[in-house]
Amino acid sequence: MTESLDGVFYITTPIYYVNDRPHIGHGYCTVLADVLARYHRLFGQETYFLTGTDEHGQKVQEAAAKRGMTPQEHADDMHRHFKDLWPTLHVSNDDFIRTTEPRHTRVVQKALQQLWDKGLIYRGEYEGFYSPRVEKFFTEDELVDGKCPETGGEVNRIQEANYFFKMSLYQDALIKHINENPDFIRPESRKNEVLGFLKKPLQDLCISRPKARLSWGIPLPFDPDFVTYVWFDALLNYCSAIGLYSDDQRFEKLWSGAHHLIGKDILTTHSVYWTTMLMALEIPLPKHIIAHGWWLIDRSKMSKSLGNVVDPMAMKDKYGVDSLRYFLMREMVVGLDADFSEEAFLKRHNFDLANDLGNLANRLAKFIARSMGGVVPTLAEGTEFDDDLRQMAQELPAKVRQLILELKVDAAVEAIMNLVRRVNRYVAETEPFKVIKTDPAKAGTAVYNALEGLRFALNLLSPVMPGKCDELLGAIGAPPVVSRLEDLKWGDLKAGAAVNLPEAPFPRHELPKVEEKPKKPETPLIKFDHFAAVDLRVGTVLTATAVEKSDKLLLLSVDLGEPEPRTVVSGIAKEYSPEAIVGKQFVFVVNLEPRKIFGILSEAMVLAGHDDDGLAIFSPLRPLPAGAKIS
RNA sequence: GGCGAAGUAGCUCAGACGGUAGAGCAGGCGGCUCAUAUCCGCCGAGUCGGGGGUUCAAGUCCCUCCUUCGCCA
Repeated sequence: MTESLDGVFYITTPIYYVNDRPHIGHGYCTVLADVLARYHRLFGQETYFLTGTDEHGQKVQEAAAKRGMTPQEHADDMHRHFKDLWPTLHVSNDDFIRTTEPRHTRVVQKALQQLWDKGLIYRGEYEGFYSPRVEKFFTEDELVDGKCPETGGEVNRIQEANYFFKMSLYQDALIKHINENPDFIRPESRKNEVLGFLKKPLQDLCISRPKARLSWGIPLPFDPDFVTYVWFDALLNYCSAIGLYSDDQRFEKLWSGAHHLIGKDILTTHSVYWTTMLMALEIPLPKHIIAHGWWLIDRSKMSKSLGNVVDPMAMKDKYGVDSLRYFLMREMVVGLDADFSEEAFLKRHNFDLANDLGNLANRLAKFIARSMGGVVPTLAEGTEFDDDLRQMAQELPAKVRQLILELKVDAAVEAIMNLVRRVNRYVAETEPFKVIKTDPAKAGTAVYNALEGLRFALNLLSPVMPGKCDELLGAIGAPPVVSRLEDLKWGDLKAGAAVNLPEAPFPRHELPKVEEKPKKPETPLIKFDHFAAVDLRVGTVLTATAVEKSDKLLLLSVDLGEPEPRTVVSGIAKEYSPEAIVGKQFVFVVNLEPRKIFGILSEAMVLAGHDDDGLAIFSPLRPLPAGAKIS
């Protein structure tokens, strides 16, 4: 699973369809790519990060027509939704490619021509049922009640000539490549899916659409009556953007380190279509295809008409881009699904960022301002806790690097937060706020070391939260984020540098109060375990006598299946005579705290229902063994 | 239907070269007061989905069943 830092790190996101409105899926994938890119830069590796938009196809053509625009005008307008969003999420892409740009369309045509010339594309007849909604053909038996199996929408029977790419030729080569490069597709479960897919014979891929039906696409160079199928067009962006067929040297260098980050929904297009296209074009395959999971939004709460569906992207404006990036990276295991809720988000924000990281910076800054003249103190007399802290900090960069190379971003973030917690503990151990009264030099050393620990953590966390980490480094008088991790050296913090943190960096936020709906019973709902905490048992009344000086109480001796019967004092005398209940079975709460009633210790409570006429005891409909559990 | 994955503490999940079950959160107790009611320490009697098998020894290997999820252009 580990890869080396040799060569170039070239990372791509999918190019997003211009008709989509950016959502958490786009945001997560792009931020993840950004975080990986920033880490690799920090590791000293030459890095290139590409994203962009996919702008051809039927839906774009239709949407443009609805707005009374040309498809190009529509795309020019819509692609801004993505292009303008990324800077606000602190995404550091090196390039943004649009599939309508000449630098891309030229490459697509050239690639098509090459495959045509090599006889890897042929003209064929296609007959099938076309679903315009998903721009796909289905065979008759794939239809569900004569409708599109994916959307349930109408389908049209279409018979038309089209061009096909001989994808089937590459089936064995692809299987071989996947088996020989076990981490080509990550995570492994996705690799298995692709191998499973490849167990069936691979068919050829239809790569054209007749212009008569769809004109918004790249014309086939060898037949102007057709445009290119949108996927064949779009996938080539990964190569067109970095100089395929225009700058061989640049292309070869960057392409050698290609990593495609994708959602699990487009695994097949990437690991089968794209790879076989590359094989046919005699271009090496990318190093890795990494499929991430999906964010499930308030999975459980959605149905409960709690109303407002949370828009994760709105968290950026509400609580800050750094918190959002932190949450996305910390909460999701790359490859698996994760749950998004405002509550989960705020917990991370409060516990990790406000309580641990923000509070650490704040407590040090306030103390320095009050007791140390507002400047970084001098390192002097050591304490017994120093070496341990320094060692942990110095070992962390290598650990983080290892975890990032294994794509364990969540674990890397957690490892860094462990250092933050360690520094908090160091402050508790060294107690500079106490020591300063007797030994200012020693207190200064403790604060200096704590600041160094914090500085290490901020540098290592900077790819995740570039904005805040940079800001906080400035606030504690530290140099800016190092450009290479190997330049991060313990002791580089300069004594005397001004420390100035005007306000707490991550303000806490109240967790949203889950408004209880006015249910029919007024009492609040309880968890099952609350209920289960009440131990209810069937008990058989062995004896019953009136309690002296009381007109309500009976003294019972009850068999609860235990070695000894229990004594129970019960306020049921008005409704039941002793004779009426002896030998009967009732429901008892047996783990209630024993309580003295009229001087007698009652060891259980009998259950009864109440109304205006008094009470009625509950009894099983058929006899049960004494002590039988009730639930 | 075929193939695959997962089912571990109240919650979210680690752990799988077989050798006395772990973390975070929640909860309980204690400490500190520089700090954003923050920080630090201590506290887990969990049939590791059920059943069977291999083994001196099984969350960890094998079989089977149940449940959930994914993929099948």
